[in-house]
Amino acid sequence: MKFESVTIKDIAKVLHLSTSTVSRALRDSYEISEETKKLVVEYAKSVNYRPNPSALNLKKRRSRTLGITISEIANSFFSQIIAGVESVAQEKGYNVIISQSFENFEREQEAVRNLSQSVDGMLISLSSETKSLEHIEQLQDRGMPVVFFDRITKSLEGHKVRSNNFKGAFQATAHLIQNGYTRIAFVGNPDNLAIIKERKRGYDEALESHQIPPTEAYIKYCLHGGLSYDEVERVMEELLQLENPPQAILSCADKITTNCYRYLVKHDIRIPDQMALVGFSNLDLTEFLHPSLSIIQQKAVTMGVQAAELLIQQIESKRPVVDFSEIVLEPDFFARASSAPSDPGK
Amino acid sequence: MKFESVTIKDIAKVLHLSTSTVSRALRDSYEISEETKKLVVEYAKSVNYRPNPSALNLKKRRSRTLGITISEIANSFFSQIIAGVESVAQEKGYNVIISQSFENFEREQEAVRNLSQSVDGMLISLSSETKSLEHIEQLQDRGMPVVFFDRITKSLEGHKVRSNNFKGAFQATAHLIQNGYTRIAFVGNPDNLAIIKERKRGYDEALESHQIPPTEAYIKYCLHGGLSYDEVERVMEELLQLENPPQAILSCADKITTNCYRYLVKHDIRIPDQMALVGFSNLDLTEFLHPSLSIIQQKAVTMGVQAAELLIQQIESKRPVVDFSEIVLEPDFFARASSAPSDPGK
DNA sequence: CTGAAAGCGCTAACAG
DNA sequence: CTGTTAGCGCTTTCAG
Repeated sequence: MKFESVTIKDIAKVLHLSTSTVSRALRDSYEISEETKKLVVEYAKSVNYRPNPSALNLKKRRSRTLGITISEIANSFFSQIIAGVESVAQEKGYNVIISQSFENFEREQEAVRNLSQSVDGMLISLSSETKSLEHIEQLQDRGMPVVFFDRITKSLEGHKVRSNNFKGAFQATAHLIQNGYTRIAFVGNPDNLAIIKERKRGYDEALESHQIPPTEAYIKYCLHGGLSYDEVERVMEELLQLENPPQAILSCADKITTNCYRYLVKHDIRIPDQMALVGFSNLDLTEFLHPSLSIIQQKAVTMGVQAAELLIQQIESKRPVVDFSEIVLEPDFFARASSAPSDPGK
Repeated sequence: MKFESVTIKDIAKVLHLSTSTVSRALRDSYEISEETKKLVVEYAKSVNYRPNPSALNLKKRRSRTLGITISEIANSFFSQIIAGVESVAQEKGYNVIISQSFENFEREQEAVRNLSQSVDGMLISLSSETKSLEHIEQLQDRGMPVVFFDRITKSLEGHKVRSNNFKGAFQATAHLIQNGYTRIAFVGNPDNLAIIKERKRGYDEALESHQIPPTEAYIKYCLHGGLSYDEVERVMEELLQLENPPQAILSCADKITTNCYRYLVKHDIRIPDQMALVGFSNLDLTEFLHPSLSIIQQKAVTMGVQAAELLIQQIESKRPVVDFSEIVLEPDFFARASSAPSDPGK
């Protein structure tokens, strides 16, 4: 089954004109008489003519398509990002192709390589298993505009949009300490991600500024980004089996937060009395959970919007962009019941 | 800035071969000697050759791209659908372009027309304001494979994947009645959507089978699909201002359910004592809300998977498909606290 | 003001 | 087994 559609040639034939005249008339060229233009434009409208995008792409060497690679769509943070990206793309006449890495390096490489031929530019949030950036560097070397968002890297140039991760983690950790928790675990994605390093730094400094010595055993990294419940379950069990288990958890990824919460409820570990929880999350309705969940919320839609705007700007720029911006969005912290002990100071 | 990439011509030049030989070698044609093949394939790999998709599309008249039009991405149901679609698309080597209607008819028309030139087939869930199907019929007439999912229509042919909406609504309503509620409101998207008609029918029949007379004032349709909180707020206020307000609400859309819940909590209307709530929802963690939310949950990921599989099958079918399937997925009903009165039978 | 022709990257007859 | 050629739909010189 093939889709039949009207071409410029068809129009030319019917109107007894050449394809070039039709082409020019349609793009309102000054060299075409008003009459001819009108004739062509009206006929084109009547047959619902739409230019073939592939032909246009081939000719113009651009596709008016943006690529975006993320870990997975089924994640409130990323779907909000996408909503933001789509909104500016739609407005500026671009399409968006999504590619998921599922936190896997090979899949990310493959996705990036695949997209590279189909898009005018790319929005990238690195996977948590990414160990090298060659695949991206190659693209950039050949002139592909790349904007990094969320999980950015210091190693490559390009526009970057990220949250103030240090602050988010610092604030949340300090909040836990103020609420009387001293044994605080840090659970996050692997720290080859700069974003996690930053959050870890926020956590570390908050402890330090309150004279709480760090505990190595409280630091846990989920290799697969907490994508599966099992992974988080394992981490939780390791933490609980410590001689001196933590009293609170700072979770550093949307999926991990959700799965921690699920684990605690499932195992009848009372939140916050037996275990307090604060996490990065962009889920809706966390305020209505029981207990309500304290969260660090990122400005996901805004992040998508800004990243897409920078990307389109770079794509449409006449001269190579050399001056890159790094936009930092402030996360919002919501202190709720999951981190407020009924008996503070215990 | 344009993206430079290696073409078949470049390879041909370097290896002193013709472009056709290179082309054939790359697609492992039987007419090419093993040596030449090896030479070409290896060189191609070394320079990271990737065929230009636009050129391929133009030639083959297909894009290996699926289009999907939905109301909006920032909706748990639809993002799960997309996750399902993406998974089979990725597996079968297709890209996916998403288009959002935001429940607006004009935007849907525009989206469909836009996509029509860029995709090999389309997955469509109608917007709640869609009043005519010409734009889709036109596509189909010109041979574009279209698979309807979720919000399907009886008026057009094509594969269809949907939930058993009648049953979902019937079950939830019957559950409310069994829990002692008799004054039950129905809040949904406009009933030009067949899916809503079905849910309404489920609601009606559940009432009827328990000898509860219907009350016109309890039936509310959100014109914009409950996309904005304000819309739902208005509906809720209308319901509460009735002389004899309902005791329970059956909400028939993800967004409406969330916004109803939010409204009730915000206005300190105790759930379920002052107002019970059951709704269609695919949100995560509804079980942990306080009170936990009774939901009718659709098999969203499966729906995406099946719809995408049918679409690809139709796209790749040699002969026009005339025999269309309609897949019906059974929703899961979870009875929770939001519909279980402490004082049943009141 | 309009047309003829070339070319974007690729495939597929058709020739050898 | 390999090369020449035409053409997918469109834009764009270059000629008239």
